Amino acid sequence: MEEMNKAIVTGILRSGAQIEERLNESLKAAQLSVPQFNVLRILRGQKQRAVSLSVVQRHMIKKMSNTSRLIDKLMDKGLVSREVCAKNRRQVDICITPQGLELLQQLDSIIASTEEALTKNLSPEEKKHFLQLIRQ
Amino acid sequence: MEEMNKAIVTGILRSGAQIEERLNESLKAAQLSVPQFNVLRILRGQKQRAVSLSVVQRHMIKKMSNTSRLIDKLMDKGLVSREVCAKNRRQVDICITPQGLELLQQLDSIIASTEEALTKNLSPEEKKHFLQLIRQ
DNA sequence: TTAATATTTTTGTAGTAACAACAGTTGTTG
DNA sequence: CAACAACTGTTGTTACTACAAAAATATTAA
Repeated sequence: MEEMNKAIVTGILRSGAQIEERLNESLKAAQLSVPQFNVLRILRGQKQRAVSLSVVQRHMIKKMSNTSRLIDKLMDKGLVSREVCAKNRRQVDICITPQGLELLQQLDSIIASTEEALTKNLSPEEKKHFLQLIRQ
Repeated sequence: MEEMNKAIVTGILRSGAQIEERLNESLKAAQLSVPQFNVLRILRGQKQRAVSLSVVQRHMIKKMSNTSRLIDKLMDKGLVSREVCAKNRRQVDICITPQGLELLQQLDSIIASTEEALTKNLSPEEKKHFLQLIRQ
């Protein structure tokens, strides 16, 4: 059983590394890193609503200690905007810009086909089952 | 179906990040990073035989561009040894030291229980099935 | 043998992450 | 209200990673 646990853990790590590698390739042309892309998708998921840095962090795949500087990079590229929240001046409201939305839209089909390629060895039934298992 | 592919991919990434986080905690006391620990286990798997850097790289979870410097760190700690291969002087033979083996042995039970904790939500049957799916 | 090519590893550089300390703002309690 | 604590985000520092170029050795071909 110990061997099985180890195999599961390393299996997930291996798959994760492979996925990151492939996503990186797919994002290279857009000059985006995987975490940056992830943040953009989080912001799009908020439907243009501005959200604070801590909300972004809560949704991120890895909890980064310095999301500030990641947002800096996205700002430099004009993909997000940032301003101090009026109601609570400790917070910073972050919002995806039209350019950011447009870039994401361009990437959507590329990423979708990458995701399809990464899961192509599973049948629809297996995918369903896999999802149930990994969500536990 | 696209949504399902995306859910699978992000599910694996999320699980992977969580696993790395937990392993990191478990390794912190030993002052080892996850990649370093991984390399030590690869070397142990070779039964004390010396192997070249490229062999190590082939077994690593993430293909690192600079495994050299990772080995440097393990050398500094006395956990591995390194010497130029006599038969092919381009190669470098790397071998785990007794100290390295001892450290791994100390970590074995800690890591095993971490791996168990990480997979505790799955029944033995589910684990078996999960393994079949993730290996595809 | 010499030159060209391939293999294996190392190193330079720039970007990124982790950790801790810090600063600004808000909330709470006596 | 004043002092203290808590929250939110930024910044300094150090270490690590990725990428590309270089160095050293081996192999191949003319």
